[in-house]
Amino acid sequence: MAAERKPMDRRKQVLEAAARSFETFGYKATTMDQVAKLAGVGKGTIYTFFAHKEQLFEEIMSGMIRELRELADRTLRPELPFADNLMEVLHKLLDYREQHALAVKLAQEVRDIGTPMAREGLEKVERAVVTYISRHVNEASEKGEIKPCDPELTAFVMLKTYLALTAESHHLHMPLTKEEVLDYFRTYWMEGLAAR
Amino acid sequence: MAAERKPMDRRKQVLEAAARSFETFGYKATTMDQVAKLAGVGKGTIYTFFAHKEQLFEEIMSGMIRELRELADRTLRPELPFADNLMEVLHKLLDYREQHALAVKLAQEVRDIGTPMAREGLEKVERAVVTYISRHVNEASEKGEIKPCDPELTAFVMLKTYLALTAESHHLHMPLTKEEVLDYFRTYWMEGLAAR
DNA sequence: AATTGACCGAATTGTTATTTTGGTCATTAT
DNA sequence: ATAATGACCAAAATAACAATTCGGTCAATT
Repeated sequence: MAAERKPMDRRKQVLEAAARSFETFGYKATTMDQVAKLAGVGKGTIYTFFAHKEQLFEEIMSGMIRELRELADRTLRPELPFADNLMEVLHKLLDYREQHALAVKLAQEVRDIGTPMAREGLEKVERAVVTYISRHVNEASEKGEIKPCDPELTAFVMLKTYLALTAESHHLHMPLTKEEVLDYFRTYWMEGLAAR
Repeated sequence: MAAERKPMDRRKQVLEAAARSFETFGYKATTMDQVAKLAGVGKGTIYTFFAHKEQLFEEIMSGMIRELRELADRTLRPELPFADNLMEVLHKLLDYREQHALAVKLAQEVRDIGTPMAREGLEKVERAVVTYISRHVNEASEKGEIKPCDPELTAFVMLKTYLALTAESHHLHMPLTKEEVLDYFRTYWMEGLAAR
């Protein structure tokens, strides 16, 4: 009786255990037995909520996409200039380490063993982010705040810049601080390189 | 006697056959027997000129780096603005498809089977390009043509932009034309996104 | 009705046999 | 004599097969 567990939402238990496991071991090395154990739940129970491992993973990835979008939506001030909003969202994003841990682990897994599911998951996030940014680039472009440009392509290159400054900069430097990333992003994308 | 071969430079024959083979089959799937056959030369002959497969490959990669640098050096006009030189070199580079074929094949090989030698080769080219660009970014920065910035990091992000617009743009669009790549590169890096 | 874990077959991993390939060198051609 | 060659060898890659793991099910239990 002492170790009796409250009828806590089992679905949530599973989801959180799975998130921790994917983040720690990656997609492939996460086993359903492991998730069940971590969630303190029988393996069969997982399958009352999720049809299969892939669905469990997809649920977590859409959660990540949703949280990213909500963070951005919460931060955006439509009355402010595009540039200010961009920097502010970036700023918030750089504080938001949790999501990164899973994304980083999956990226590593794709590099090391090329797990297709991990690759697809990351591609989905990438597409969602590009779509989101491109909508706002498009609006800014229509308002005349920025030049006419292909919104999708511009969003795509922006994301690549972000990744180059965060995930990939260790090819050259030690990882940049948050302030440095913000500074360079502003220089490259808002002010331009040309001397004032 | 009819099929007698001129004392044509055997080293060159081997080098060219190897280049074709690496470009067509990648590093791993290129065999020394294959290269010998393509070069119309006994296998032993290859080893009079190159200590091993790796050296043969490295020779070809340094050739690629050297040709890229010579192309750029030939094009650069120190008296012209940084921006003009950048666009002009880019222009020439986009015409220079041959080098690309090998680089593209190697990139595919790294993605598909992760051949370490292919990865190292590409990284060497990347480092060489970043070093080259960063030297010129540094000069432009000292001349006050562009803002002060970390030259290496700036060169790195420029290269990533170039790759995003050429090699990776097919994630979104059909490959961009040479003119489109030039246009977007100018917009992003020289003029800036801000409405004029 | 909700939960469980022993159970199943497919897929993965470990192991051994077979083939391929980088590199050598005695022989041949010049 | 020197330059060139290709049969040859050990090591590495691959194929074939055995052993294990893991996603998913379901009869038994709570």
